[in-house]
Amino acid sequence: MSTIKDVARIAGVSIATVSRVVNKGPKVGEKTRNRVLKIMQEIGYMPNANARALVTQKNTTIGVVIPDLTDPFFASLAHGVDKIAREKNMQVLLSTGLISESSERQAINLLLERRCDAVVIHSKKLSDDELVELSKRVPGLILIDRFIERIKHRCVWLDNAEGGKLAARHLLAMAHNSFACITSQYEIDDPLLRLQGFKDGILDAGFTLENKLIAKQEPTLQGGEIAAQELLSQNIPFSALFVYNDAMAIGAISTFEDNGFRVPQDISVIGFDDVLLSRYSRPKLTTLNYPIEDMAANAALLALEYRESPEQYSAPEGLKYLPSLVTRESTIRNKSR
Amino acid sequence: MSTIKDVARIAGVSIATVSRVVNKGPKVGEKTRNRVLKIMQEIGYMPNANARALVTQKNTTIGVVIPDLTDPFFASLAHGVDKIAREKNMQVLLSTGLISESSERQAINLLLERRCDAVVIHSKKLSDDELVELSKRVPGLILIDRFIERIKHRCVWLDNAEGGKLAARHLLAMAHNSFACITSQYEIDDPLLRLQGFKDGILDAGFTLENKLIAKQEPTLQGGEIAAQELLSQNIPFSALFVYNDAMAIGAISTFEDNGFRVPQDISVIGFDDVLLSRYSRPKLTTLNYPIEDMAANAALLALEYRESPEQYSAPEGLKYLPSLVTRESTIRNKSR
DNA sequence: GTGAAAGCGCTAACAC
DNA sequence: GTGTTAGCGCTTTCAC
Repeated sequence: MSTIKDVARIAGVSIATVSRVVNKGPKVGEKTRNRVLKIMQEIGYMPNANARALVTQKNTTIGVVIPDLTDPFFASLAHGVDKIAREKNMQVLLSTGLISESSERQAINLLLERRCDAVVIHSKKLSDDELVELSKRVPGLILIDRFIERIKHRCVWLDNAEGGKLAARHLLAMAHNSFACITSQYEIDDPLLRLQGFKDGILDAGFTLENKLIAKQEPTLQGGEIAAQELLSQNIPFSALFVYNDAMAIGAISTFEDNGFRVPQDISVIGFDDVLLSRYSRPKLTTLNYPIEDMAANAALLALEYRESPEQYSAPEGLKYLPSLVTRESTIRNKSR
Repeated sequence: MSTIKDVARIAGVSIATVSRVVNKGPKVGEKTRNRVLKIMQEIGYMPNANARALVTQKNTTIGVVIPDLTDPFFASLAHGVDKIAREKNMQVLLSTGLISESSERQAINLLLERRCDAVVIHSKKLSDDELVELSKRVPGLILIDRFIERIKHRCVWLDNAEGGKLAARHLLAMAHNSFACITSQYEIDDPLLRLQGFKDGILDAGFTLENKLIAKQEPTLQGGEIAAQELLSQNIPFSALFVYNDAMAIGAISTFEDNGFRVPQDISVIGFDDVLLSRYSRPKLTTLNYPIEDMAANAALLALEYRESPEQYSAPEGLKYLPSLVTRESTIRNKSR
């Protein structure tokens, strides 16, 4: 691939001039400019972004760390960042660290080695301390879906407990009085807080959640199917089910129906996330909207700002989002007595 | 951020030695190595990937051009590439060009400026000529979901017409005899070939497709809803519907049910792509499996191979994939006489 | 308006 | 084993 030197040689000018043309810099004679432009065109010259990044110390790249792209939730996250990247004429560098401490660390390191201008990180496994340390070294680093008090200005997160509460109140308002829950088996904040919020919510009305009616599995469609089976096998009736996320909820509904239980007539089900799927599953899923795309876009914006002025925090309290209830067809007023 | 020089200075060695340590090169004394390692650790040194890419002429990056990440189909594509990237200790650089000629071109150019080792491109708008030209300049370039005879060794694609035929045969085998079709409004190969294949398929049994019963819309859930309304408003009965993709199919089913038509009892519907959604929608969607993740992974592999040995085509005929029928619940034997 | 030259952080000969 | 040095392709003073 040709370089700036080739262009300069053929055009009979110095590389400085070519550089000025490429960067639309000032003070280049009309004639020279056109000649250089023409030659660049002819030999198919493309400036080497790596070389440029090396000298300018910025490479128009936003890094994203997510576990995986198959999960629509994370695809939305990446898309939110990409949206901003496009606006700013930047690009997204993906670093997928499946969920393990070392792979998350490595995914982040790869982005840092690339000297990404900004980094949006979805990390569940790394310790608070490590993340705090990291944030000191990297100004344009934002944590998404995670809250760490010490560096809250670097955090963009959702109030999960509030989501659990909203779910509880919705079910309560529908006169439900016996509850079950399907949650993620991972002992991280999100499921823990959602569950806690839900428990708190029903407790306000004097209800509790039996431990036997809490099923934990992988937070996937398949996990939801298995969890629903576990619940059914307990042979304890319940009229309403709070599920960790939409994927699990849809998996669970699938299992219920295969076993002769109708949703919502026999069991009301409420999910979490409001992914596209939830709008087109049958029955349409009642769920809590998780504005992840928006959050990711704002995280990217924030990262970019911090990278520009590392001392000046435009969001000193961080960005906290609230989930909101989306009532569709999978929940219904409790008829049983 | 600290550089190799800092490490060298503090450790009291030359930068060459540090470089050797970083690259696990040979001939470094045990003691020196440990000292250097320790210092790198202490000052949090991370090698600058841009500088390295500049001198080695490779940057462990696979570029991907897709329209968008919100579409699960493209997310799967990106994931397929990412899978290979992870295997090879590389990373994915995303370049989203919404569907327009100039944005596609720009998305590709950005990747080339970065000197990606390999590039997997999903391009629908660029001309054959431009792509052929491009492929000459870039050895590690593979086109996915597109077939260009002149550079077929660079193509990884699906036999769309065959998919249409398979759909037709399935419906015919179910005794259907009146057909409608919902397709994408874009005049590109995929919808055209699928439709042609379908028409050919039913023609073999002596049936034809009425023009009035071909609805064209955006290839999205919303597009499917609208298209279904258009079909319904024609007031021409049909027992089976072939839809361009699963998203549209699910949108269409949604509209049908909202209008009192049951699927599959009143109308059998077959989709295309076999995205995750299709497995969990109600009714579960009969569709044609499009092994996009696999295809993308192999496209990435092929791109990497070609980049290594530009003259030697391990797939001189390109990689052609066949869709396969996945029978689920949205199609049923035709009962109406 | 244009060119010469220094240097971004690194690798890879080539010396010693 | 370790150091010196010449670039990789580019931007950016500083001269002229």
